[in-house]
Amino acid sequence: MSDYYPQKIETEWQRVWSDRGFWPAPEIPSSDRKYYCLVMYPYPSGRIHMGHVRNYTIGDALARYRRKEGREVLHPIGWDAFGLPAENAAIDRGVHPAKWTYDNIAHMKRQLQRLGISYAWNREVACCAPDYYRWGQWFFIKMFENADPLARKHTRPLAYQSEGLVNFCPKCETILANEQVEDGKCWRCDSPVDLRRQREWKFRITAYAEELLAGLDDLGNGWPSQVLEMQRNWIGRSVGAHIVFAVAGTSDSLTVFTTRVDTLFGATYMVIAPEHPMTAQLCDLGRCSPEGRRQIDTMMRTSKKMRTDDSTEKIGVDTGAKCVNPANGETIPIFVANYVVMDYGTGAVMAVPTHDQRDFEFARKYALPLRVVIRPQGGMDTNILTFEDKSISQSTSPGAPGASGVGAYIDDGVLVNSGPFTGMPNREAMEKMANWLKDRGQGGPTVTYRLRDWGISRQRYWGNPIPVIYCDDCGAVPVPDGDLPVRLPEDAVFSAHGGNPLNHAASFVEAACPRCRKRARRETDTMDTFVDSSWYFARYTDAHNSDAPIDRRKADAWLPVDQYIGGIEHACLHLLYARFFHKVTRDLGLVSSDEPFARLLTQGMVLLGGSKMSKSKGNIVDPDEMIEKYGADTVRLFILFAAPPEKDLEWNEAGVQGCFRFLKRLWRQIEQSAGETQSPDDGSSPSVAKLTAPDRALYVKIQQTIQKFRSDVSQRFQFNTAIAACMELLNTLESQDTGPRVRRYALRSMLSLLFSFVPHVAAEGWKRLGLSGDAETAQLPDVDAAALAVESVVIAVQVNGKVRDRIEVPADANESDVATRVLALPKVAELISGKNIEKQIYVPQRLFSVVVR
RNA sequence: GCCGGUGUGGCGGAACGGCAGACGCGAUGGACUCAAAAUCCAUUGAGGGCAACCUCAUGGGGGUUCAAGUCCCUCCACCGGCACCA
Repeated sequence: MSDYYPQKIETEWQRVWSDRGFWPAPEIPSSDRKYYCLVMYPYPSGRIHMGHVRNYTIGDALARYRRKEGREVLHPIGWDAFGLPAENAAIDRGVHPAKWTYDNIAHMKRQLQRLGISYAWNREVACCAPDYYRWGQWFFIKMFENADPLARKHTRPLAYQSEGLVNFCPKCETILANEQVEDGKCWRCDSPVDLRRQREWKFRITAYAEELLAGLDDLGNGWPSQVLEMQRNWIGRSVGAHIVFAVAGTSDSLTVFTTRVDTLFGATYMVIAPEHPMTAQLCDLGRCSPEGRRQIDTMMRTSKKMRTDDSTEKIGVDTGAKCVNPANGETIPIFVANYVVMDYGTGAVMAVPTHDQRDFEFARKYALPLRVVIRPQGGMDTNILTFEDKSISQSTSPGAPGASGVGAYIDDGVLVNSGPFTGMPNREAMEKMANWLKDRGQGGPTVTYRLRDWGISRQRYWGNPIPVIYCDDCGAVPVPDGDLPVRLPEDAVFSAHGGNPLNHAASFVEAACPRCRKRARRETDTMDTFVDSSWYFARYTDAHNSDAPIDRRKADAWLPVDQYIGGIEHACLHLLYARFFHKVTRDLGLVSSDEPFARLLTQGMVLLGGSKMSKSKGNIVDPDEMIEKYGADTVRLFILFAAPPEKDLEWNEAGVQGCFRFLKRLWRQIEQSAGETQSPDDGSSPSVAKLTAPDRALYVKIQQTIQKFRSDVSQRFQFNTAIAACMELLNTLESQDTGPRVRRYALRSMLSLLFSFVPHVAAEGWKRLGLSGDAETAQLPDVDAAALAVESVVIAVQVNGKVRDRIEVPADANESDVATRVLALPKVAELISGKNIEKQIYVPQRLFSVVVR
């Protein structure tokens, strides 16, 4: 008998798997058996961390388990290989980003293999490889040209260039998309983000806003509600109306968006964002004071986060210009205010102080007029009475007597002071008034979204070049398909604060116009790396295709992904972009499915000392060290056992040792069983009838374990409770004196079940027991339901809802037999004597409850 | 402010409305050892009783039910998302 020495058996089995060629998946799987198990591909930073280990262990447990269930599994991996750290390494250490990246990939690949993760390595992709990024460029061009299948659906191209205010991270020296700014800071480096006016390329994700939102309903079964809700919030649909206000004395107009068009007759002033394109013009028109202009300037220079903070005071500046309320022809003042933001709606708001709290407070501060236009149904409100006194010409002053504590009336009611709509319930008026405006050419019903188009331009080298050439005569011209990929120049020079190295790479920048052949200039922006990760999962289905990004037949055979596993931090980033991109891929005719990921599991973080492991906090546990010390199987087992996958997991080395102990004890049982069995039986199920009592008890325990394990893993991904069931079985195995035949059967069952969690020790144990075939391909054990049904069980006996006794009955006992025995129990008899039995409840295999009075 | 989630022993965590605390960690006592580690055995929610047992316990309060950690109402705390969103 030898001790459990994981390092040795793990190395041996990893060699076996390597010799077998790892885990290739069929090109075209059968539609009813295919299972696409996907984990979020890592950024090759150099080493894997515990977050990766957790993600990939969960994915592997599932992939291996599904294979054992007889599914054809695609379980691929690749590398999110473009990005800034590679470029920083080039600046700091003079290593070329490509070399740095590929070295890191090589190392991390070894680490993953050391963990025993069963990937289809033959489909590995790295998005910095030209044969991958070429297709990203291809997508871009299709979107830019609005190529045929797309044009049937879209009037405007999905990729376009625009100039406007962009988020700029000064540390990363590049533009960021809205989704990549969190709380005013860069999502990667945490630096505060500036607003700049700049030209950038965008993807028109807003064209899919409605579909992206509606699609969430269909994902309801397979996605965590939290992620669905986050995406809903992010898309931020709101139904309302556009209203056009003419600027008095000019032919210009201001358009507002409102969800309360029913309050239009109560609009007594207009407020626009300082960044509004008409701000300067209106200030000139209204002869705005120099002081006012200075204030507006200050607003614009204050960060959005500061400006829109709850505690920040609302400041307004009267431009002096006026506009006309299209509903009643009234002339009202136009203010610029810090609380109006340009990136929602139209950047202009009609203010109705009587029915909007913010407008109310603002109106009080600047002594602006109020007019009630909605009154509660069937009654007068005291607040409203306060307003009734103040006509539009008669303004309130701040802190006017009787005005304190009075607020806007924001609820439903009946319209008053509203021209032809007076007397109408406000809900009804919303629709009528919007259409009325539409008929008069002054706006109409509309839907807006908080979602903005996706800015994909990055002023960095290590990314996918945007395949466009600028020609003085022809404008922005896409690179012809035959010239793809536009390759990154290898001779770029990297220096700190030198901006984008591509700008200085003459060999790259200088190009001939594809149309007129004149000297032209190549675009030097590269694409956001989230573009690369928006379709990598599709590429895995056809990783080496050199004629197209994917083959429709293969993509349709595998997609959508059956189970996606990754961190929740991508809820409104990668997971939203990928959904968008998948719909574009579909509209290009490359896939049929509407959604890329049928089911999503967001795994929790790995914590140490209550907080997320991070270099800056110095609370890192190195996976390699743990594998060195305990073996990969122990690390995997601990990660699966310590918490359910979606919850955070606190790293606890004592817990790791507990798992190590379990494997050692399992090993001891295997070695013992291997030594005591001479007969050539293969560990198959013994026949129950012939078993002695203790053997029979163990046999039943085995059945219970199989049942619990299979339902916990297959349906609920409750790896922790499945493992606990095996621990129970092992405890039973150790404590009972049972025969070799049934012990061997117990071990065989357990190894088959546990194989997907601890593949090395299970494979080796299988071999040592001399079982036929191997643990990997052996079918999962089936439950002997008959054995479970005949067994006796202990049920609880309740009197008036309290457990008073226990009784052993056959599992399939009928109610009246149980009742007879229960009522005869001395304790029960005592408690019910002299009382009426009102009710009896029998829950088979659970309890028997008597209610008396 | 709006929306979502979570709240159970010393800790990680279990419990289709049906015996709360499976399993693991830790702790305590014991065996082995010169000793320690490793391993093994026992105990381990709180309180009471010599005992068989009893009482109390799933963030607080109410309710539905024979039966509630689980369902309903309400409040509190923490975590996450969105937010002067017009």
